[in-house]
Amino acid sequence: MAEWKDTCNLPRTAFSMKANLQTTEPETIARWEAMDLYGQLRAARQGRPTFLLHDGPPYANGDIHIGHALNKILKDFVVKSRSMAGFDAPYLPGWDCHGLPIELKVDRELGPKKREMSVADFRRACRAYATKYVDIQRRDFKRLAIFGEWDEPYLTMRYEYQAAIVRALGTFVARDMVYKGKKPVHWCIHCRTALAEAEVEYEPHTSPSVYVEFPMADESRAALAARVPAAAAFQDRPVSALIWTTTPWTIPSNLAVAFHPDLTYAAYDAGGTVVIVAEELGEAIGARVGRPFGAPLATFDGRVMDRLVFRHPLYARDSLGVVADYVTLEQGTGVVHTAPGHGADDYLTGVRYGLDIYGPLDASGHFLDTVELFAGLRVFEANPQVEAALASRGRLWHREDYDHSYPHCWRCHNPVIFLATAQWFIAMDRNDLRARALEAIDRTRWIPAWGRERIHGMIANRPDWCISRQRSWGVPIPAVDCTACGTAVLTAALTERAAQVFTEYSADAWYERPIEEFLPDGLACPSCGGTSFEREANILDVWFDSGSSHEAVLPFAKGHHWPADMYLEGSDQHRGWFHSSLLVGVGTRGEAPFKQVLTHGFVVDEHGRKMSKSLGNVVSPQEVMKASGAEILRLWVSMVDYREEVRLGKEVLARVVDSYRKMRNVIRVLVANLYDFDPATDMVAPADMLEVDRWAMATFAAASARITAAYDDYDYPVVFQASNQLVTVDLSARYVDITKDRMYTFGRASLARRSGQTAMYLIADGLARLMAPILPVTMDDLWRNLPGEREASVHLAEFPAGLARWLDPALLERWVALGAVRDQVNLALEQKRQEKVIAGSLSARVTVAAPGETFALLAGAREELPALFGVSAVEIVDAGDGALDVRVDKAEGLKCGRCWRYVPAVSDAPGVEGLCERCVDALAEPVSL
RNA sequence: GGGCCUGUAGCUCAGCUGGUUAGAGCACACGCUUGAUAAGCGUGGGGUCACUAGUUCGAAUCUAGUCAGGCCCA
Repeated sequence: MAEWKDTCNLPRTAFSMKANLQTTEPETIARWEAMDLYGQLRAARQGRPTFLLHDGPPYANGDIHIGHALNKILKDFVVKSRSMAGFDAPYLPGWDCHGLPIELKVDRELGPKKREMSVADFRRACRAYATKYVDIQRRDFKRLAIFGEWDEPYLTMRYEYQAAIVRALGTFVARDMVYKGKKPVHWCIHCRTALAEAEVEYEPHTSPSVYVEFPMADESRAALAARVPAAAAFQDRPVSALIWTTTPWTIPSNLAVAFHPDLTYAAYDAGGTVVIVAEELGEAIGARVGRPFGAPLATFDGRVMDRLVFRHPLYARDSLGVVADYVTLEQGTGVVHTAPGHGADDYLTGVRYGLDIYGPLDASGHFLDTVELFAGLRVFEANPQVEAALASRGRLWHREDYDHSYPHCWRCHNPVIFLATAQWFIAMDRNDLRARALEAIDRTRWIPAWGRERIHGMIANRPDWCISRQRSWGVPIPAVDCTACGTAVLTAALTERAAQVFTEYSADAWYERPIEEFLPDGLACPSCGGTSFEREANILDVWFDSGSSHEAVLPFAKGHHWPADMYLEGSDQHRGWFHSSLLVGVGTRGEAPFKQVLTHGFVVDEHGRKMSKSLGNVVSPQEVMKASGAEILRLWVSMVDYREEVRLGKEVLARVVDSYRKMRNVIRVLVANLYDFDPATDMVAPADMLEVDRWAMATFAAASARITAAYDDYDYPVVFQASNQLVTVDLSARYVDITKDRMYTFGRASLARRSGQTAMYLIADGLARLMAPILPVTMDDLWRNLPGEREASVHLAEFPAGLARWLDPALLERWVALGAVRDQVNLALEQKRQEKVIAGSLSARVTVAAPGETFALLAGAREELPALFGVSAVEIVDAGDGALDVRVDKAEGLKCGRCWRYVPAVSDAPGVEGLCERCVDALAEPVSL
């Protein structure tokens, strides 16, 4: 028996069943590098229409995490699929290199040494640190089989890039969109720097909660009585407003108390003093402070308090009654302590009432010497002292601990404060920046579409952009201060000079080259005419750095152009990079630097919760690559709906691995059946092919069209589902199963076998192309194992062409009907198997009684029915109007020793004893190899 | 607290503009195969479409609310 096996055309291939991705991936990637595949691809696509995905630069700090992997893999899908579709799609990766996190890391690494270093030396240490992480991250990105210009990425710390940043700033300056102002900003007293919104994180915090009495000035009591007749009754008694705050240290900076104009307030008798709070809260507050308020003596709208005067509870100065509509009843007393130098709302109120933006603190949060009682104390440590001072004056009515969410510094995780400081701003409403940005948003394609709403709301409501930071590692704002009068000067001539110096020496020059090199000829102070200046020490917000990438990269990089066709980042970048890039683009060129913006969600764990170290549910890309391979990660990215959060966990990965194996095995069978097939000579013309093979081609052509359309829509889950369906159902369970007998036992060079090989060849070749963007290593491996002349790598090839001629809806429809009969047969076979009448399908013969139309269909495919059902014999009966009925019997006759079918008779001729007629013929066929 | 978004079988996804017993693949169970074999084939079980209340002759599909989750703000 065993010898008959040797006469069969059993599949053979070097394309292994086991992928061993952990070793084959690095090998393949090394081979690509050796052959300069990326360079070859650029050359091959020269002159084609371009598709430019502009990379958003990851921050050059730390190892890559799963979010980076998701992002870069999606970008790679876009780049590779556009390239496969025939576009010239270069990819220039970049890194964001400046900024606080690196500065803090380097600071920590240097320790006390830092004190002896110059700023320029410190910056060089930061540069070295960033360089190190660029290398580390680049290594991992390359390991993910991502194509790109890895040897010359763009870095925001490159000299030319730094120059481009100040030039972009110069454009804003030239258009008078930059101003210096005083504003409270989030300030970290530990890092001694202003923080962008993005640099602030909200964390639980326990603050003191205090109720503080602000006595009303004597003359205002009469004024109140004049406005509210009922108040006349107590105008000779002490009257106070009771405020509530969780930051007692801001009391020394209090300049006002705010009331909501439309809320009802009430005056209560609180043991001698008349106290004013929101009426709705009166009873609860009375209980809380331990002084039952009783019935209101008078009630009135908050607006009557406008411009009445209170006295500061600690100092001999006034605190103005003001109205503001952000006052709520959710917490406190309905009367809001207002310190314009220490709060965003407070600031706006202060501006409206012409109050001083008062924040008497130094950079590390110590009260200045001018502050009575608390000079030199640090804000949070001052809290108890403030409470004590209030208590000793009888102004502290109640205090307790209060747990709430409070802003913390994203790096050092210390609580931050609001502090009024001098900062540089880009004005949102000068030169129509905001309006033009909103228009540019409408001209951009947002994927998914809701991205438009999201960024629109942000741009419409955002305050002026604070672009200055008081740190060292970044691009200096080349502003100078007049030494005579202190006026800050920033002109386009200054930025241009800086750009020239930065190009030659890097931006470190600001800290070590003579100031004269930066001063344009004839610079004079616009305020006093002075000609002596000193440098400011502000650097630019890093969002301005990365937001300028289109200015620094697109006009200069090979094959690039402005604007880019696509930006692709996580949905957090609506407030980050998309946002800053849009503002810079509109500022410099009046247009968005992108035509399309695609966003993806975040990676969460299998339960849908965010990944965090504390929850212990973090999955690292390095782990997955080590355990399974980058192809697994890539396949995972393709199957999930990236538009929302994507889940990743053990089971998800296990399922991905299963899918990968299945796909690999099916592909392997196809190649393995082609070991003796040369497309140049053995290809069968469509008209000569068996119907099953044409059906396979029609099915594949339809799938291919669906898949390429999905790539065009960046709809990778459809690519996955369609290819998975094709592979598991159409190919594995149907086509390969049905053709198995033919491929193995028919004459090697028979038309029937060559017909099947033709279909398998075209499908394998097409599948390699179609799946190459998702599984670049596996498909390249497949490619190299396919017969025929072909490009050195599948990645130099394009999506399959010419499949349209195989499309055949009528054929597909016929086979849907045949498939339905096949399902019925399978059902009947299974029943007989359970009854132990038959074992394998070949031990069965089937009689199908089919109604007229179906009978005709079956009769037309009579010859193929045994293969289609996988049984030894099929008899069909016209059932007329009757229903479809399938009868299964044990096959009669003898089992052919070669093809295992049961046949009426086997040969007894010498050399072919025990074989069926078909096998005898197959063996007689001359074989030439 | 606000803005944007999400919630269909254990997992990943389909279910178009509301209309037959909600589908696919994988996983699971059982059987077959041992010439895709650390493979392959078949059959089967499994979903109150997050919940509640509406609109409608009819809702997974529309509206409102609740709950859970994500991103961004406060």
